[in-house]
Amino acid sequence: MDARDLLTIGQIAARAGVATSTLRYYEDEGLVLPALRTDGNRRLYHREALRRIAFIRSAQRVGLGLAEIRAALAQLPDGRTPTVADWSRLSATWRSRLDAQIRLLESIRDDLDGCIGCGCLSLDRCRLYNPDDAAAVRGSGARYLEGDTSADVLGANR
Amino acid sequence: MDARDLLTIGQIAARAGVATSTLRYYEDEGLVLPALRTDGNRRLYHREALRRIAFIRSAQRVGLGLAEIRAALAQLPDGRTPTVADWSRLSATWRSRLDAQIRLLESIRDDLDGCIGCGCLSLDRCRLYNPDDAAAVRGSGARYLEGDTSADVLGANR
DNA sequence: CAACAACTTCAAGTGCACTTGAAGTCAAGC
DNA sequence: GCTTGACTTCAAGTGCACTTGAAGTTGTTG
Repeated sequence: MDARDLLTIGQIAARAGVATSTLRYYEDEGLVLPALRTDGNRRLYHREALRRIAFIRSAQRVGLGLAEIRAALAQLPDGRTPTVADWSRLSATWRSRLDAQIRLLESIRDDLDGCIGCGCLSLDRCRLYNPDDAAAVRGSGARYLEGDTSADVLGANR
Repeated sequence: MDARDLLTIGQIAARAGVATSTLRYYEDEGLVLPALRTDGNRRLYHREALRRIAFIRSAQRVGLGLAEIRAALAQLPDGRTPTVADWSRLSATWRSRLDAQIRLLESIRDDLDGCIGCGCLSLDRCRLYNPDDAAAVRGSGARYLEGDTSADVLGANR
């Protein structure tokens, strides 16, 4: 474990392109822990941390929340440095998420041509408006997920 | 303007599948205004409001924030009921947004095969990690299009 | 007319992912 | 030794999109 393999929080932040405050936050959240502290209590990270951060940022771009990401990272082996195979297995899991999301957007786009493109925005027919395949969760979770499915609110008499 | 064309906040909420509190919030935000108030100060909406709400929810699914949506809605003619053409023109503006988002996700997927798929997560090369091609998906608010809610997307229960 | 649901306003709270600020400590260069 | 900058902790603040709660009013129904 060469000291040259250890990076300060500022170095990690610069290399990973995140703020130092973000790294402290990630530590609080148990997402990225520093390898050790100096005598003077400064954080020192393994290069490995960069990979974790990369994973987190990428997963966020795919639409995952930190809780889900933490759950994913928890599957990494502890005790040993994750191998390429470990990371591959992990990222493969959100490949399907990504595919699903692309499919969703494409279906929205298709609906846009067929539905909104015509200006109808029909409440009872428009899949764009009535996504049966997804709950559009924005911000905090769990709000729409329960109860609000509001099934057949759309009167037959339109 | 038949009174039967006017709906209470509860009726609008039920038909549109949103909470009444959301409608009051949208009013505060200037997104959906009731047509008038009753003697007893209750809100009464035109059916037209349903279309506005449909537009808002759809635009949210495409990743727009309420500020952008408000700006879009501001382009609608005031004084007259928007026509099909008005709505079409409006929704066409986020068709390009949608296309861009799809392209972004596809490029992430391609990188996933070529980069994360190999476990590298290279910080300096990986486009997945260094998205130079799109405005960052920022903030807690408008996370893009969370595709579904199945908790095991990341294999958490595996 | 009493009960009750549906509505009203206004203020405050929620959840996420951070950021900012205050007050202090540590390390390097001059 | 002094300054400067990078770091430390902890608390509080931010932005978005709502939701919740309290306290009161309105409208309908038995």
